[in-house]
Amino acid sequence: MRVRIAPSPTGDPHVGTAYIALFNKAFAEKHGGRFVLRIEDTDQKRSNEASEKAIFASLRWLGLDWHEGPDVGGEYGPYRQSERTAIYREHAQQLVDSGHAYPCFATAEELEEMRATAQAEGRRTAYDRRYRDLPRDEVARRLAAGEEHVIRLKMPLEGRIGFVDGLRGPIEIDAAEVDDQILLKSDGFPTYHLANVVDDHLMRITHVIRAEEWIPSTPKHVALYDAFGWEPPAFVHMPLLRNKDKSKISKRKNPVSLEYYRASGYLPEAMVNFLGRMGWSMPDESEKFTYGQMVEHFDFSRMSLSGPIFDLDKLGWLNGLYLRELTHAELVERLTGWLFGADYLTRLAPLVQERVTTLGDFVGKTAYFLGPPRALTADDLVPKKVGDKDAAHRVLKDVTEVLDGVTDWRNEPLEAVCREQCEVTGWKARDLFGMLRTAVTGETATPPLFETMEVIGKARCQARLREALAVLAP
RNA sequence: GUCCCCAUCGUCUAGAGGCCUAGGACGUCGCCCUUUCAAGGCGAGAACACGGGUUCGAAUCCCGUUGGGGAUACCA
Repeated sequence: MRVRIAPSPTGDPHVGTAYIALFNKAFAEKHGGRFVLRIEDTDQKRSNEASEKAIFASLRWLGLDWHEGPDVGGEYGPYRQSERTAIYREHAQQLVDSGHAYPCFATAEELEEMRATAQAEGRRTAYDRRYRDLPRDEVARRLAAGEEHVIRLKMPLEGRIGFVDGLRGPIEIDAAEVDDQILLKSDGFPTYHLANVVDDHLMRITHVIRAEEWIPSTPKHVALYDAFGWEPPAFVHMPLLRNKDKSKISKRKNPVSLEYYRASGYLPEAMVNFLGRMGWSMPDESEKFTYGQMVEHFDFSRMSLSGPIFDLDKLGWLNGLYLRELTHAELVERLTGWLFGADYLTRLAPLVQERVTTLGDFVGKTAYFLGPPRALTADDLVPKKVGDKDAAHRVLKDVTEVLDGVTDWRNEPLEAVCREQCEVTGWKARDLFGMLRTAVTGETATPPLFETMEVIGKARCQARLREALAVLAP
């Protein structure tokens, strides 16, 4: 029995990744199987190494380590898809040769047009298969001319296509509802669909345990397995973690970065316990249990299918439980391993050194580096000279979104990006930076803003910015 | 729009036809403990979305309605 998680290194380590990892790992461990980590970095534009490293670190922090993966090796490697492109190209070619796939020369404009038509006609599929049956010689001619193209799968034109979901039973849809899926992009990289099917097969994955959002594309995957003549694995689709408003959990409405939870002082065992309670329960309904106990009792029949809301209140209660049962020595150890250790103080102390007269002053002057800032009101945030709450909200929203995209969270890049926002919004640096300072620290007087933000870290800054946004919301 | 998934207290959930006048937990409220605040203890309020079937009997099975969610990308 072999399972995997396949995160895409395109951002901050996501709580949903940990959730799916936990259930994969628990299932594998319960049955003496293997848990594989595969990096799905087929999106050249968005994938980056820093993100990959952060995902490794966060999963390890939670104790969700893997038997096989890019950094630990294994007999089915490489485990990074960008290192497997030759394999995908070969397999795509194999499908073209066997008549299961074909080159498609549609331009972005053509595709846009088709989407508009499909919308108007109320169909789910957009691509009209116009290149599916191009004469052989024309295909050859275009290819020889070096025309840009993708490789698409020839989906069956009629009939039903389905699979058995481990939690829901049989699910099937009309094959005609499914587009001729792109297998190979024009940059030669595979899409998720091709890469995931090829790798799951080659890596001998027996159970694909992933999020519910994949249900609609599973028929595409089944069709692909068929085209290759392979036996598909078992599929299990986990419910989606939700925001308070029931939408799919997102950074706009909830802290989703695992880094946020670590920096905020949640204990990994509490986090794992809490994730284990999302959609799942122990046979005796215990609220508090270790990963080991979860494995011991693990069974997918104990899953509940409606998407659970990620409730910080309950996580906080659980975390308190774990915190309280530590010995004093253990607690001190946790604290020093967290932000009270030399590592963090080394970064922090120089920033406030010039601003104190006694060592004791450090406590008051560094509070927001360690814990949450004081609660804010709109008056605290809106600059006096601006005086317009809605304008402040708009500007802070824009800055927050721009900051979301900053991957190199350090002093200089942060300043550059924020100065640019001054240009864009027409706000004076004094006003814009002042509002940012208040949002991130809760104070009007702090060490230089961007150094401060660097030390506090992206995850917590983002969370604080979103809290400030909520305060300003109309 | 179209396709797919889901549906028990505000939230996480137990419940696999009679054990359910629906149980536990978080949160809320009240009381106790206490120099304070927590923690802890005790208690209260709070849900089977609706309508049809099936059955002697339905929160549990079936159908429909409604509601929510997801998918409809050369992102995963």
